[in-house]
Amino acid sequence: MKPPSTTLTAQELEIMKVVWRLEKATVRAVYEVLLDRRKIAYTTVMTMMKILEQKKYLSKTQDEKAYVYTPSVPRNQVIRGMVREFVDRVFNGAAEPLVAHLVEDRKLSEKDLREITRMIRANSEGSKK
Amino acid sequence: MKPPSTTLTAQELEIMKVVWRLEKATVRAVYEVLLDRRKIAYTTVMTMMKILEQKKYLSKTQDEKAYVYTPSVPRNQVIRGMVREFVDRVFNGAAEPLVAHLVEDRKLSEKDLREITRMIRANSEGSKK
DNA sequence: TATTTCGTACTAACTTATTAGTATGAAGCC
DNA sequence: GGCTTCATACTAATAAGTTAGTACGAAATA
Repeated sequence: MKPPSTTLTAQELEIMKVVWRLEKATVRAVYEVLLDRRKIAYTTVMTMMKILEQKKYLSKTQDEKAYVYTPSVPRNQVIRGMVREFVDRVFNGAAEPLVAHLVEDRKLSEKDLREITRMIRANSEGSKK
Repeated sequence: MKPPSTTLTAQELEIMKVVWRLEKATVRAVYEVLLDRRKIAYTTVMTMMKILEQKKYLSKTQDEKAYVYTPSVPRNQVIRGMVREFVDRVFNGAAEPLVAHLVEDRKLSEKDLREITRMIRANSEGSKK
């Protein structure tokens, strides 16, 4: 009854972040990074990475000893999907109210504004053919 | 093992949106709005609203016939919490990369930029005591 | 060589979320 | 008064997500 989420769950994202950063990683490598933050079992990480492989977010190749996992979807693309889903779900697709909240919450400063301005200019610049 | 989410789930949010809009609503009223969009049982809506009441997002008062539910947390506050959680989870708390994605995805235009500029100005204005 | 280490596959337990059926009682209608 | 409508409470079933244990084989090591 519950629809399968099209985007990454919190835990899946946590693992993907590690693999994106390392570019390629064994279960053990990811496990050790996560262990620094919280108590978690090796097999838990393994299960999660297997799921991520099934979901096509990771692909694995057999190395000497263990599988080496690499991201099969680039970070930007996945994050963009998550942002889209969030904007749709919470703000019915409108980005501006989201930014309004960021401003109110003082997560965006004048300095950020200058950066954003630059980005928008560059972006609309690049679009005129 | 799975931590209870501190923010609203997709379905809970959908219901809260309706109640915020109506300001106060019976199960039936919400049910009818939702039914316009998708197939759903009356009792499903009832269950969800009861859960939202337990989670303190709604409070109910007995009317003549049925319970009347009202939001116990203002819309802005709830949405702000969701934005915070999202920014923390996906961008480790940094808002600027989120905006960068919105720009790249062309969800923000020059027109939005002017609005945002105005907002930030007004916001930083209000903060200098 | 015996044992410890490491890796995988398989299985399992448990939680939350989601959806809805059934029982029951009150109110309104014919 | 009997039947339909509507509301609630209780219960349940299913799916997805999360976490981790066990079995077992291979490799390293003492």
